[in-house]
Amino acid sequence: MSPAGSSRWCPTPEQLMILEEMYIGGMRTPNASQIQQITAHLSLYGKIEGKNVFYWFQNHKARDRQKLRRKLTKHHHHHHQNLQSPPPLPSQHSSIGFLPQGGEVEDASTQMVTSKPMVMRSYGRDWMVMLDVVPTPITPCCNTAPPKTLELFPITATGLKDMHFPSSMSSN
Amino acid sequence: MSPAGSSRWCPTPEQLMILEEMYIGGMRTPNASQIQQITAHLSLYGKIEGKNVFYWFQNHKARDRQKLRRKLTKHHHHHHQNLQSPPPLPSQHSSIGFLPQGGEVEDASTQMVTSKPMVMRSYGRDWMVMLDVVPTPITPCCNTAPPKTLELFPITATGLKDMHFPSSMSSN
DNA sequence: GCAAATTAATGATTTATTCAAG
DNA sequence: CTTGAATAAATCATTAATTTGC
Repeated sequence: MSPAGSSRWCPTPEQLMILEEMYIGGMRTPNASQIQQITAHLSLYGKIEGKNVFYWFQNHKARDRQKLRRKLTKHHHHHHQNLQSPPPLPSQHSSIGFLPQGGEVEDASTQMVTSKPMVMRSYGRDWMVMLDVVPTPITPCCNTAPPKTLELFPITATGLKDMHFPSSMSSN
Repeated sequence: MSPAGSSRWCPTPEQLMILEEMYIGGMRTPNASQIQQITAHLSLYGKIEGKNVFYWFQNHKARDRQKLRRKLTKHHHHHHQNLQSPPPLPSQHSSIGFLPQGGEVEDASTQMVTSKPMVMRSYGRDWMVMLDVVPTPITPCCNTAPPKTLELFPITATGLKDMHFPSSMSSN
């Protein structure tokens, strides 16, 4: 109604163009100083505030991801390299457990190929050969199971918290 | 390439989705038995091995940590200009190099010249509240982490206060 | 052709996670 | 275990497109 002030920012074509160029150029989450400058720049083309810039990047990034995700979700019947069948939830095998969780492996895939971690190499070859009686230390948090089709393994809530991992296990 | 055998695992969208959901759900470092089951499950959607699952979680976690750490480091020491551009950093920024030096955009620099740190508070209320100017931006001491000097924005560097975004943090 | 009504885009807020530090 | 900092996801709200009836 009041012609003087609109309730929300309405980007001009120039502003939009510049923002999109920046986004394409790689800008995703500008920090305060960056936002300041962008705002200063764009203000030459029309009224704008820092928050508008901030929101624009947030929304743009989020909606890009959203769009991509949707496509992937809908991609239910396309490439399958081997076979595709409804997930019948494999029963837990248990009794086998051990992984080289020592510290962090930053780019394991790369490193292992080149050469390096002793554990890695064994992993790439024969996997899970170690036996153990670890009672499945599952997800440390989040008792609420994801609503999606995630029923991989029975989360033995029993003693989940009390569980102390073997030294090799605890990465943190 | 030889269709018969790929040199490395190429996750299908379904596999990726499931993995991401698990990660979001709290799974960080699955142990051997968990990996076994995950692998069994995912193999319904395409060729996959246990090591792929292992590496995926390792990489994902590491990547997350790295990303976060960069921000935290910046925040702790003193805010560098942290440009968040994807690996393929655009060498040439075409027209939008920022810094309103592109001819008609020059006066914009006025704001940044002041080097005022800004604080954003209350999402829609007071945005970018400029605080006092800190003429001594660069940390005088203990700069353990060498700045990446990725400064796209020449300006700055001056201690720009980062924004706080209010997140409802009442009682967790 | 044009306006009211309906739908799609997108700006602005709120809420929930995440990792790290104390 | 709690708190801090910073998002990203989810959601609300308003503007623009478009559809539809006249």
